[in-house]
Amino acid sequence: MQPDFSARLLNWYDQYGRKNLPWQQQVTPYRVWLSEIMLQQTQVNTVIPYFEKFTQRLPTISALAQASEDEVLHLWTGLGYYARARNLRKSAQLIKANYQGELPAELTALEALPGIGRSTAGAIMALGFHKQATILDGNVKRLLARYFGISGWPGQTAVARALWEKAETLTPDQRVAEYTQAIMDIGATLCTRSKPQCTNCPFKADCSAHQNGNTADLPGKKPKKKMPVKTTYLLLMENSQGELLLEKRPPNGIWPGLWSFPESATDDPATLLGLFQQYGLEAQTPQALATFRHTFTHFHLEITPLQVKCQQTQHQLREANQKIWYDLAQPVEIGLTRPVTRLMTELKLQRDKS
DNA sequence: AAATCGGGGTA
DNA sequence: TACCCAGATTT
Repeated sequence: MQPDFSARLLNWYDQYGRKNLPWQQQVTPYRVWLSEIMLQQTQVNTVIPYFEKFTQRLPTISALAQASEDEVLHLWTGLGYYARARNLRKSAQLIKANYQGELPAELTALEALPGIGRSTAGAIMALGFHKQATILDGNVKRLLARYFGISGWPGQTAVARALWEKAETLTPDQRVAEYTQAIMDIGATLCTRSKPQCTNCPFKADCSAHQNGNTADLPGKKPKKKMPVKTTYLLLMENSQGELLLEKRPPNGIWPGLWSFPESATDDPATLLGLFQQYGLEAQTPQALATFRHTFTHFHLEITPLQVKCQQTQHQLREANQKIWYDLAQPVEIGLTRPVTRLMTELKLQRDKS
């Protein structure tokens, strides 16, 4: 089909590819796995500091398996899609139990682990074990859709099937690790979503989209649907020492396992009073702060923070009760959500001013 | 404000 | 298999 595709790609990679990313140093299957999970839905530059900190704290699969969920979520705080972190820890425990603590070098065994799908399994095989295996991440999908002129949204089964077919056909059995890194790299740096640098691309002579001038239309876009807007109130309850009440969220619903401010569907005074009584707290009148919007994949959440000063002075809350007083000056290591860290930053600024 | 990104769970 | 779900960043 395209016998020199891989040769040309590797030639490009030798000259222009990235070789200094943290997970390209001291390459191990564990580091490849961790980086691939972090890189799902997240850009390289965002991932780098998280990867450094995570591997420093949990350098082995065994350490990850033994870490508490709070510690793992703490290391993930700010990255988003927290199920990735919970799956990572769960998989580490399964690897310890079933594979003597080492990732299995088998595609099907990898895919059976939570959080590892077809593409991530391929990446671990190729990059971590140097075995012939194929990846198809967002960068590769974009490049192949353009190169072969495959139209339609890659989320559609038929389109995905066509892309996988091309991806597998192209994957060489020589230098497969470098090839895998290269095809992701060229997608991320040259064959970008907007304004691709076709002039510098080794495939410009036979790229369908470049020939037809339709790079902007490939790959096809996801059909968009209007997202509902929900509203909620977050209670910023401060005790007399300025500590904040946090609750660990239940294992279902939104933000499972993460710690957040107590939530109320309403700011009705009687309802709030009932809530304060449940917590055993004597509270002053809540002060509403500016409403802001947090966007999820399927809805917007309009959050109105309610600042509540409480009389409570003692550390009476029990961890077993899934509640803690959180000291901004000496934070404990738990997983927090974006709206919560954002509000904490605002509170700190507010305090520094007064 | 809109687009993006890989995988899990369920019917 | 089809469809729904989960966050933060970049454009």
